[in-house]
Amino acid sequence: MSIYDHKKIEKKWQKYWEEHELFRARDDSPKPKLYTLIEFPYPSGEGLHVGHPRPYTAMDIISRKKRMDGYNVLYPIGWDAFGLPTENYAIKTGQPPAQVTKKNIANFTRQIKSLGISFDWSRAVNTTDPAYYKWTQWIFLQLFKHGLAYKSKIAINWCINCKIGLANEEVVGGVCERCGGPVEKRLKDQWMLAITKYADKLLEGLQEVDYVPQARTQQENWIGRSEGAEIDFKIQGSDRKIRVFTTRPDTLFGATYMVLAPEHELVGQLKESILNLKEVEKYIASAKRKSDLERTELQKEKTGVELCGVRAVNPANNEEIPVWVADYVLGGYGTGAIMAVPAHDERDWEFAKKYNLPVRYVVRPVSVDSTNPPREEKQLDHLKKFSAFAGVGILMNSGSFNDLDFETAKWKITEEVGGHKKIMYKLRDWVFSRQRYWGEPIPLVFCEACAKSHKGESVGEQTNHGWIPLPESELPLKLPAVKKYEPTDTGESPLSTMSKWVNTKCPRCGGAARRETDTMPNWAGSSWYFLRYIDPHNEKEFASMEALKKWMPVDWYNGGMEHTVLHLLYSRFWNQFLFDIGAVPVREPYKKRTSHGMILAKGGEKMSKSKGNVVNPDDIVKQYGADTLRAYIMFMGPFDQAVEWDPQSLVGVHRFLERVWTTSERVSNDASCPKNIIRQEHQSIKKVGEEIEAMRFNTAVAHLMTFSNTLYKLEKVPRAAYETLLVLLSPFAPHACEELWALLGHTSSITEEKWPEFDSALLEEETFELVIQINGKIRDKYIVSSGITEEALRAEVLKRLKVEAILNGAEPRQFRYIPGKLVSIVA
RNA sequence: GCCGCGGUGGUGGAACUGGUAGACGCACUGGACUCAAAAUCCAGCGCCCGCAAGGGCAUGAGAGUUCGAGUCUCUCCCGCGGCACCA
Repeated sequence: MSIYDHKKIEKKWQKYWEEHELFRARDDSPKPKLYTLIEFPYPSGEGLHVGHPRPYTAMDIISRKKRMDGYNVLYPIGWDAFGLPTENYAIKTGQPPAQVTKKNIANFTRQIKSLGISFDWSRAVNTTDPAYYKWTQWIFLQLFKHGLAYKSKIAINWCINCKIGLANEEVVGGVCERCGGPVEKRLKDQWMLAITKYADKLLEGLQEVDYVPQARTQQENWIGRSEGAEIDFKIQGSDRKIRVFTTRPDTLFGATYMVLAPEHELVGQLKESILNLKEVEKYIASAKRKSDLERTELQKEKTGVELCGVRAVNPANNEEIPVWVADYVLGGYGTGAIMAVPAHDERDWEFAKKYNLPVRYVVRPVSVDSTNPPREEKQLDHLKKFSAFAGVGILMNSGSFNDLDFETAKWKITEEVGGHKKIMYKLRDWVFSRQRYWGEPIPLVFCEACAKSHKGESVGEQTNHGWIPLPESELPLKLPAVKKYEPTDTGESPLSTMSKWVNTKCPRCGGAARRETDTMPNWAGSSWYFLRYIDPHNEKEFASMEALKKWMPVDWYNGGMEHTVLHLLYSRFWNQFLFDIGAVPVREPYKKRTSHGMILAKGGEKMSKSKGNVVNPDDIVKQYGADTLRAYIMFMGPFDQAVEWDPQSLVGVHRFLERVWTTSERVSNDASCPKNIIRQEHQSIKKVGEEIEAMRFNTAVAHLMTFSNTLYKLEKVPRAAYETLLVLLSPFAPHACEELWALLGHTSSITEEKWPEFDSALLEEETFELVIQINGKIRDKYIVSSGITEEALRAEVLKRLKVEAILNGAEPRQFRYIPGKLVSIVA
């Protein structure tokens, strides 16, 4: 009699798997490939958190099952190790970030290995390893050479605490995503990546992949494509024009004023004609001072000021209309100017009401009946009192366009006034510079001499005069050791203080040059790590085309919803770019994307160090074992939903594994296997398999429990049925199943077993409980045989005492039989 | 405000295309074993009436479609996630 001692068996089998290289992905295998991926962790000093094992275990179960299905599975792991927490730790303690990172990776490795996840450790990558970031730099240089990286003085989001520029994506609700501190606008020279050039491709690509719907819509919203028209408005008494973008050119006749964003260049150009220039300048200055946070907080009431003396001409009806400056119009979107149609736009409506500007309705709702007066007129009259009519319909008050449908009118009016169709995106270019130490150095130098002779790289619209790329033979450009890791007070990276490193020779002309001292953002290394896993030790290329062709695309990528906008979009962009230059074989990197929910502390709060409610997986592994932890995390609740950690429920899963264990003592070779056991066995094969594939792990575990409970109650347990249970359970609780498998006399690993097949003929029940509903209420139930004909059944049912009592001799008005389920009678 | 998801026992959650609501756990109650406890095992467990047989009520609220609704339709309430002056 053996006891379930997880401490002994878990270490033993982890060692066995490693020694026998059972989870190595084989480049030369004839089996079909399957590439499963989880988001590689940031190895923080705090160590693993129970949230980490959720996606790892889920994809582990899928990977293990797929290996048993005959696939050659690549399930890799690595470290996304550049980043602020490590740098901040280095600032505090004076330890070099590289050293801290090494220690953290060792700890994470130990912790993850103790969970028995079937990663291929031989392919582990580390974004801070020069052998890795050499290729991150190489990809950046390709982007640079193709005109997709450019330096630009732009107003960036500046986090005052972190002393760092942030991408739009990193500013959440007006504050810094990392530290929650205030963000202000600052003009800075920044490297930018022209992701906007890929807006359409990134949108189109979503059509060919299988992403969880929220991920797809979030990406679509972020890219924010809208179709409309650009139309020019003349300025009275000047040859200048105001160009606007509108999605509703059909409402042009209703444009009763115009609004410029405070940043709009025209305000400066029209200085002479503005009668209230002082007032206007004061307004613009105050608008600029507002941070994003204030701008959103103050959205209750719109403000603005009229440019007195400036009038624009509505090209539809040649009417003179006033021009305003207001910060509800954004400088960064569209043309930075709008035609205001208060009758059909709620924002314009609000503004017009406040400043008493005229409102003219030019579209009416489509009629749904033919009352007199028509219903749509009543609707519109009603609406006029409270708000704009932002819906669509039929044109009115629009001259020769009256009674046209809005869609037709849009393009006819645009054409009539000399406008043109235009696609606009919300997506902005990606701010790629960080003024920080712990990131990849940007492999460019600035050469004064080359700048003067215009010998800089210049591709497409972007010119980067004087910026010279390092030759690829000089990569990696390593991070030099510095004494202090703090950003400087001027906001420059700590690298800028290292004159030895900064001052260098121009690779082009050999003259004096200075290195770029900004580093790359965190997102750089994670934008292509899935490619490096494929060929992680290649020194000549980031990955060979042969290996990429074998493994790409990633078949199944699971990650958190918090990464669906940033990481997913950036890495798709890099992969699409690499595809366009012929460096990777597929355009879309991820075929399928799923998402897991968070694990919350008891009480529904997020786990956090400051609240002291973090559960450390080490403790659970120690007390109950990795198998219990894995099965419990899967059993807690639906995989894609947030669930609360509940130590009480953990014991239920542990008991289940213990019962599976003790059942092994009663396994018998000669026990006959009753039909109902065989049926349940095959039902389990079917259900557990289907549920794993659909990520319904909680019900998969429930079915395993049901099957196990059945076997547990038998005095003699048929060997075949028990072995099936072990095989089905093994992806969830691999260590215990290996040990039990070996105890049954097997000499090879259970992970090498074939996933069993079910026989549909054996799934059928011979009898079922028929439910009899009379007038919609359940009145009787009894067991009938599955093969019964409707006629025979009807005769039987009508003779049932309870049925007779209600029918009272009368014929039923309706008799309906749902085979295998119920009979519904209407008396 | 807009978009998406959700609301089921004491509790976490099950329920395929409309067909026995509450699978599988946890907690709880009673019993067995024990000197005792823990562990384990057996039984019970939505609410109300009833000794029972049985009956009635129940999936956030209200209506509707249907022989039949947790599931479909409409209105409303609440919670979570995302976006938020994007013209």
